[in-house]
Amino acid sequence: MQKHDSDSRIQHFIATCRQHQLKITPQRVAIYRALVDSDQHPTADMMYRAVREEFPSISFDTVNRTLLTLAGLGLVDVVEVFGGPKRFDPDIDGHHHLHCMACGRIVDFDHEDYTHLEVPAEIARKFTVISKRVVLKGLCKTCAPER
Amino acid sequence: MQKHDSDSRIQHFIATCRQHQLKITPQRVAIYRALVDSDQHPTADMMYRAVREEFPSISFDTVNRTLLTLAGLGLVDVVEVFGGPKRFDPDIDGHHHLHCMACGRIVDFDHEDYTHLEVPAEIARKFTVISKRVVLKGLCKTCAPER
DNA sequence: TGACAAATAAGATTGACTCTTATTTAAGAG
DNA sequence: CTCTTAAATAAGAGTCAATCTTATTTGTCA
Repeated sequence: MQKHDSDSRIQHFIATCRQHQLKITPQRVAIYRALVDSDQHPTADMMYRAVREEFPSISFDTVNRTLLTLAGLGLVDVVEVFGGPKRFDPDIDGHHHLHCMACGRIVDFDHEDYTHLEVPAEIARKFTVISKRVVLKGLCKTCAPER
Repeated sequence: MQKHDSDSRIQHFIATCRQHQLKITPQRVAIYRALVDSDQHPTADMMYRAVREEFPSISFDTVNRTLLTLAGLGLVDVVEVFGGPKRFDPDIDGHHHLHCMACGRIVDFDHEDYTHLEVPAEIARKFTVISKRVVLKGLCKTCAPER
């Protein structure tokens, strides 16, 4: 159900903001647009630097607060990390992550077997599952040879 | 291969330190012991408070540095979080995590289907996988009714 | 027992938020 | 179109987690 072209995502973002009585500010639009266009999984600070290019007077606080607001609406995802700053993901579809422990890069991947993971009945009884993800820790090709 | 009683874990910890020419200091032993005995997934600060009970002069830095050192040796695990301080896990066996988005609790669980996940060949070719984990986000029973 | 590299304690510093407050602005009402 | 008002923003202070620096102490091995 996720639209993948930038424009329809913006439309969906605007509609969702209206649904929740959130004002459509130029800052919010710029932040969401920058996230959708970004390389994967930026931090709030990376987003701040990017948005400041087109919006020099924006504050870090606005960028960070907006990202958290969008996460609350389910428009963006806060992804798992092993320490360090929060990282955001414009792709809320179910997909999986590879973490390189050396360079910190997070790579998305899909895999049939992982997509169809069932939540164990025992867990489902005690816990409302919002999302499932397989997380692989390791070393990417660039980092692996260096040891 | 993981020993599950506290004493044999300490023995293994001491042997591993020796193998890596790390000194067996009373601080290190106390920190490792406290982690093994702890409720699951404490932060460095929680560990600091716990160890200070028996070791009032210890510094936060020593606790934090030691936890990172032990993680480097593979004696403890740094677990995935969605922001906030690092959290450590004395259980390095493959197991899976449930994150409650409301209270922040991380619950361990095991599940046959998840234990036997294969790494896709395509990924294995490009990435050295060190660990695999299924991460479920959601709401625990205590937090779910409150909405 | 003595020497020395490693480890620790304490305090300063950095980084990543998070809060407070004054100002500005989006959006519905008239 | 203009007015009103609640919401959002910018700026800067404050907080918490993590890291670094430096002087002192301590395991370990000769």
